[in-house]
Amino acid sequence: MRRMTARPGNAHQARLLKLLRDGGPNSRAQLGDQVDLSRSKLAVEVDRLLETGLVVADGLAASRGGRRSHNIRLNPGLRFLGVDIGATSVDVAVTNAELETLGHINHPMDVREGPVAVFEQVLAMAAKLKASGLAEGFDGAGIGVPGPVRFPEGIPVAPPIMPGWDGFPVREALSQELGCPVMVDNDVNLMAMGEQHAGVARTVADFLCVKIGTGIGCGIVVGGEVYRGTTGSAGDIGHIQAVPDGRPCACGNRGCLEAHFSGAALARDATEAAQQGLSAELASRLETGGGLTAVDVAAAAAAGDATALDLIREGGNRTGQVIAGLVSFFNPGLVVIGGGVTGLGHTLLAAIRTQVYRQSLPLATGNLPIVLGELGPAAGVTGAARLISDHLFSPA
Amino acid sequence: MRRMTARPGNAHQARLLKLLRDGGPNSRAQLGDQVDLSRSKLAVEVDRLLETGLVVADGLAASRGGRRSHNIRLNPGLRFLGVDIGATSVDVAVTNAELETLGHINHPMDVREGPVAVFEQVLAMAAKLKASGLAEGFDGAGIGVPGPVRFPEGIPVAPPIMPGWDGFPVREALSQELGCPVMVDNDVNLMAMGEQHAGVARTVADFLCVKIGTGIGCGIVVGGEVYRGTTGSAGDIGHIQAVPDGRPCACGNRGCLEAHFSGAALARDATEAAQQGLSAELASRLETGGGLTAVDVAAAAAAGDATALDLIREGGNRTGQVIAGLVSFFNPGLVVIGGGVTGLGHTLLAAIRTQVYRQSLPLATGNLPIVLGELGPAAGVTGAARLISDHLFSPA
DNA sequence: CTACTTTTTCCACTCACAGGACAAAGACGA
DNA sequence: TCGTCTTTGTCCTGTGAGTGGAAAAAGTAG
Repeated sequence: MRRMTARPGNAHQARLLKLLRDGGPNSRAQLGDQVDLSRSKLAVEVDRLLETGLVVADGLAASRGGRRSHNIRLNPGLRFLGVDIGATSVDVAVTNAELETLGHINHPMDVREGPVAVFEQVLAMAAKLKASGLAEGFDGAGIGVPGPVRFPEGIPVAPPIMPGWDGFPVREALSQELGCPVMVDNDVNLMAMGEQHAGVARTVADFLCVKIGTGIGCGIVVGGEVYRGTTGSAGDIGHIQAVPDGRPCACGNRGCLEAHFSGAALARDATEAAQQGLSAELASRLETGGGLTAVDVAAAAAAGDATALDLIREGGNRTGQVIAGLVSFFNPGLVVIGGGVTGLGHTLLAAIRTQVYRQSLPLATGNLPIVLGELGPAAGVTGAARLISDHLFSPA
Repeated sequence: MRRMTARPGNAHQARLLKLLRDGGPNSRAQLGDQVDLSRSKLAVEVDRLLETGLVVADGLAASRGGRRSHNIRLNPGLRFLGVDIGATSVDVAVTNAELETLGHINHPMDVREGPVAVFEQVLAMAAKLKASGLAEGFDGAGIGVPGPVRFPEGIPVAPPIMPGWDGFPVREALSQELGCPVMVDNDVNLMAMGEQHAGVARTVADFLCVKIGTGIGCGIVVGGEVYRGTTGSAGDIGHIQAVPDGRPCACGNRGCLEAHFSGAALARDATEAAQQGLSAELASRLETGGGLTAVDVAAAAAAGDATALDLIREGGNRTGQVIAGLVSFFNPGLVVIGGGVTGLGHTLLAAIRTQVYRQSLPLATGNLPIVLGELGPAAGVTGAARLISDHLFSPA
């Protein structure tokens, strides 16, 4: 299939494309119910979209009591590539234009190997997905990186955990390689967009999405739109001070949240506890595996290990304290917790909830759900697909 | 003069009204340069505005080399009332449609006397301004109250420091009394709007406005618009924990920022220090005045009193710590410090700056001005006038 | 007084859009 | 099977918003 290059010609067309993306196939009449355009105008715009090839007619819709109508749907041949580069692994997925995941693969990889090596990996994974028959090419790609991004240009700026990426023209380079439009964003923002599109945040306009992985970040959604801040570093909550004069952090300060709780901190604490003989469970895992990760702690906790549970609770308290402050400040309608350590599950969630509900004022917490993300590792790639589709489905 | 009741009939007219409000009198040609409408269309819309009486023709503009044009300006007879209800005093001001303050009076009053008593006072002050010939009536009024507000209805919700106001229909009641449209908002949000309209934040889209008065609050501006949160309590940073297991706070928790630094806390600390004989300066002021306030501390600090300076520095550190967290999270383009304690001036500012620049990451602080508000007590009333003008200058 | 600018008005033309009329296609009861 | 009703899709015309050219009006500069 020839790749699509068309873009909606006006706001109406953009609106229709987004309705079809979010609501699936629809008849003209159903679309008409949603957009407040006259039937004639609607017909014109739909015809134009059909001409561009972005949408296709597709069989008959169910009858609503009278003449049956033909369905309109986004071209089922359209393909988006969603890429989520984490600190320690890469996720790549293919979606159709309705952002349904058709294929998803994960590969461990250290982001510090630098953009060239990571790109090679990403392209290999994309090729693999193509080879398995899921796509012949891509109409657009979204990519998330674990650090701040100058959003309009798609260039990482001063990313602490991926120094080799500073200033690397990610958008431009990937666009060259893939031959399609590309948008770049912070991985946390993409997770927020993913949960907004297909997860727990579907109906909420203002929410926070806290991602606890190797580091800690927070996606901020205001009025349905991701807020990125003046320099693209909004949501960088890993270096908020959680413990006065606490542990030294890589950033040079002491007591940063990330130094006390994160995938990396948790692994280190668990190893220490195991070596000090505080937990037989952790010690045996340390011996078997040669090292401990957040996954081991989760498993130990699930097995009832008191030390592991304490570590999680302690971390949840720290995180909850910081989130409580953010809740007071931002007064969100929902807080989503996600990222690698969601395996820690309800122990973590309970600790966070306790802190937030205790420390923030009732007006802010009264009707505030604090929940785990629904999409897991798919949130990032779904958000990435959503990012590029938002771009492509906007007037040029 | 008959009060204006007209509203702009479409978005173009609204746009023009706001240009005239923010930019003062303009010729048709100058307006045309700013709005991207054809000359004919512009002429039509201006004519309609002239018909409504919202704008008037007003003399000749300076020549730009050819035929001189007639100026168009907002009707100079329009009057807005700006009301800023603080914890311990009430400010009322009259502005014209360009939001220039024509008269401003202040009256000490405890907000806890309740809405009826306060309204009586506000109406008396408004009457006084009228009597002095500044206005014959009001075309709209904005009012700020020191607590969270359900914005669309203009009703305070669960305000901690003004319990008697909970659920009181401020907007409705004041609108009845004044016979004009009224909008109600949190006083901190109005301060932010004031500084945005006429103060230091004129050119910044995303900024924070921290008001330190009897309590502490923070106005949040995202993309030029005030962000109020899901329940209207966004920016309520007074009860963020600044000191683990710190002082007990009226909210039931310990270590809230407000318990450690605010007008009230500062007065209490100063009194304590004076009684313990730590500062002769403060002790003598305590004896003379019968009590100490933030103003006394400011004066003592200005006189070089070490204890007063320490108190201010200590408070600034606490506040700076909290602000540092907010800066990491929100990545604003500017932080404005305002409110009653701005009298503490540069000692306070320096302490805050030190903390923020030390604790937040360079990417967020790199180009981040932290400045005192420019408008002082006028910020609130200017913001209030701005609030109602934004409302009235939008299509009905 | 002339040449040139800028501002303003006037007017004809285009285009988006609404909404009515009508045809097409199916549902459903008799 | 037939006729009626409902829904859907197409065609067409009227309306109003808006553009841009032409010319008049009112200046400036020399």
